[in-house]
This record gives sequence, C-alpha cells and structure tokens, in this order.
Amino acid sequence: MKNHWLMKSEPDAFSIDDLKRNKQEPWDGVRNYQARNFMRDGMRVGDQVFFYHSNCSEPGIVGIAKVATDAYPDPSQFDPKSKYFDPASSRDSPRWMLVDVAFVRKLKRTVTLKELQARQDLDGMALLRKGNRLSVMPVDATHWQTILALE
DNA sequence: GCCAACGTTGGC
DNA sequence: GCCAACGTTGGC
Repeated sequence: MKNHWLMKSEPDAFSIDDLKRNKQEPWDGVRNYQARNFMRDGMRVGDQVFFYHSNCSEPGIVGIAKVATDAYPDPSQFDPKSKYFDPASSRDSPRWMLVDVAFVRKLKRTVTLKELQARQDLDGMALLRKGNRLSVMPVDATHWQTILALE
C-alpha cells in the first residue's frame, strides 16, 4: 500500500523548479525527529509527495514528487562546514536520515494554503493544524484525491 | 519584520 | 523530571 506525503521547502532555498532541473535531490537538512521518522520508517520508494512552498508570498502545493530511495544517513550531519552539521551525531550511529526525492510534475497552478484552509473536507489535515511546523508529514489518501481535484 | 507556536537544551 | 530560556518555523 502506497502512502502519500507532503514536504515543505522554502522556494528561496529550494523550489519545485530546482527539483525539476535537478530531477532528483537528497532531502537534506531535516532536523526534527518526527519528520525524520516519517522519512525513515514510513516512506517507501514510489510513494507520492506533494511539494509545498512555505515562507513565501503564496504558500501552497506547487507540484508532485516521488520517493526515489530508501532512507539513508543525511551526509550533511557529518560535514563541519555544513549549516546542518551535527557534532552529536556519528557515522556509527547517525542521528539524521533522509530520502531522495524525484520530480514528477508541477501542478497546473498553485493550490494555495488559503484555499486548503477554506475546505471542510480537508479538516484534520496535518498541514492545516494550528501551529504545525512539521516539514515532512503524511497525507490521507482521501485528502490527496481531494487536493488533486482542485488543480 | 513581527510574533505565535512549538521543539530543544540545560540548570537544578 | 521540571521548566525557563532560547532558537526555529512559517503565516501574515
């Protein structure tokens, strides 16, 4: 059974167009345990992912990606020059895991946070919960279909 | 740029 | 184990 996900990125740092150009990208820099656990324990190769632009003028879902690899240790945690360097992590027992994400397609238009919030049939969606700051989260299959139909 | 919400850290 | 301080996220 395939699962569905949503992953946030700030377009200034890494946008859907960057993913389109690069084709595939390691989703590095996640430093939240819950988000890590979703990548490490929940994701399977081939799972579909909504690509979400956060912290920008029009936050919303802009494209579809897919999980391209199993989880493996995030290399940036071992790199002292990286802003994601974690001195408390070691190669013997890495703290942070990631998956590679591959471009599938852009949506025809941005499905904005605003319109998602306005829909009763998306009530309970993790993205819409007050104070939600998770950058990687599951999406119910029914919610996935509802959102695709908005495109 | 502001600030609410939340996760993490560290003193005790 | 509590909780204040601090840092980060992300909408606005």
